[in-house]
Amino acid sequence: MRRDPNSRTSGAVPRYREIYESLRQKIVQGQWPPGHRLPSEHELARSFGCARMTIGRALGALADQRLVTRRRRAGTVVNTPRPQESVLEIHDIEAELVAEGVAYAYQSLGRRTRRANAADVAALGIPAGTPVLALTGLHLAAGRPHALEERLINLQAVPEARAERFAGISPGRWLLRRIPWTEAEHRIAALNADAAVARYLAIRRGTACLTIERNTWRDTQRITHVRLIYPCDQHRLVARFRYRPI
Amino acid sequence: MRRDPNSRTSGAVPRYREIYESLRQKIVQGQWPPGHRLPSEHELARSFGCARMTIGRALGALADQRLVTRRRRAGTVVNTPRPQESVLEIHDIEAELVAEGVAYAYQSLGRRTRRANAADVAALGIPAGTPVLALTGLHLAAGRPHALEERLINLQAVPEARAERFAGISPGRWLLRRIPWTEAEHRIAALNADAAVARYLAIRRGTACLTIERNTWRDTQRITHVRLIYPCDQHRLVARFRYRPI
DNA sequence: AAGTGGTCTAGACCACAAA
DNA sequence: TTGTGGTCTAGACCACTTG
Repeated sequence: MRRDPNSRTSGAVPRYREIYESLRQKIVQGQWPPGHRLPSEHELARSFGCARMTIGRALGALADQRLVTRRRRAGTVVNTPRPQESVLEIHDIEAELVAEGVAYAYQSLGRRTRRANAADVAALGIPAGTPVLALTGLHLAAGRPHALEERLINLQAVPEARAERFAGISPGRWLLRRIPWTEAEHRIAALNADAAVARYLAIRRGTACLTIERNTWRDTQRITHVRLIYPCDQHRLVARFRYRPI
Repeated sequence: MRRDPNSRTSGAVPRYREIYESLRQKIVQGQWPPGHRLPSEHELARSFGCARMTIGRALGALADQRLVTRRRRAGTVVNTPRPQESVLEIHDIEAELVAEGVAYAYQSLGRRTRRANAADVAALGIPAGTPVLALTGLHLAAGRPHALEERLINLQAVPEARAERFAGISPGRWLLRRIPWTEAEHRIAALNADAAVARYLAIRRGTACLTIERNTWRDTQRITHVRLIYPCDQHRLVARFRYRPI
């Protein structure tokens, strides 16, 4: 079963990908409905004329994409349709605006160091009394308010933030450069602008705003909590489902 | 270099995972900073005392997670910190509520078949004149309005929807059971409830609402477009960054 | 030109779970 | 008990890309 080197032209797709696509077509086109059991790796290796490991790679890719479930002895079975899972990329605001060719600036509105109070404890999930830095600022796009930012930084995790004035650089970007975060959680909601938010964002009171809360960890240590408030007419998030690269 | 069967106890992590973890630690703890080039697969195979393919699997997992970039001849290089990418799971509303133990019902508010007009073309991205089914309905949680749904279904892609009355089943669930979609795109935004939305959802006019628009494809064919409108106090989305399973 | 990763083979042993 | 997938080996040839 030695492979014929001429069976693939230069740059052609690898064999395991061809097999993956072939099997995938059978599933998504309904030829193999949910619950159907695929032939075993050995059988597929025989029918495709390749080594078992090549089949294993193709089937592993199908399993990665949740198209099938694989269990020893039970075999490989077609899944019922997956839950809707999308990949949401939430970028640094500055990067986002610069990518659109819009002038960006960050304007600091407030900066306080304190020991964590009850609200800080709830937001950042750290013990009461931990030193935190509370920042408020405005992201400006083309000179106009784009988003309001309320941020807490855990000074125990990022002591060097105590001395930083964040002049000309947004806290988000400053942190991103220094702290390699390993985990993040986003909460997305809508709210009506109150008087203060409306004033900062130069919108009418009551205007619907999209809020994004982000918690960031480095391993198990909490780094920062931030809430970004966007006027409804200036922002939307796009999340696209995508297959994991195989 | 035959493998010692006693080197792994039953159920232990596989060798490639151990190696993956070992290399990952060096990266996330800063021992191998961004730009650092890892030893070649051959060298690593020698130092870990395993076959090159096992190393390749571990390095492949690091690349999947964007911790490293791999290129022929150039080698495997540590990446600079990744963009903020989160996985957002948007479930079927019914499944979501049932998981929380809340009684669920779907109430149809309108149902029309027509040939795609300009608005339909914009929403669904199909040629004008294509037959579409336009549905409006309310998702009820514990008997109270939970979300308002406006949906378009491409009847060319799902002809059997023409005869379906959607009594007792939401269109989303009905579709999910029949059509194995392959791609989806979500757009998330905020809006102020207008008079009609406020009436259906039993909220005050102007209340901020979270809207989720979803477009669904099967391969290149457009299946459906749906807009869900949630009152701000009843819904939020959570997206969590996570490493891809390896 | 040479070294790197990408892919593949033809075996092998084992863990696991279903029959 | 037995068939399945999970993992691994020790090679091999090749594509790519950089020096």
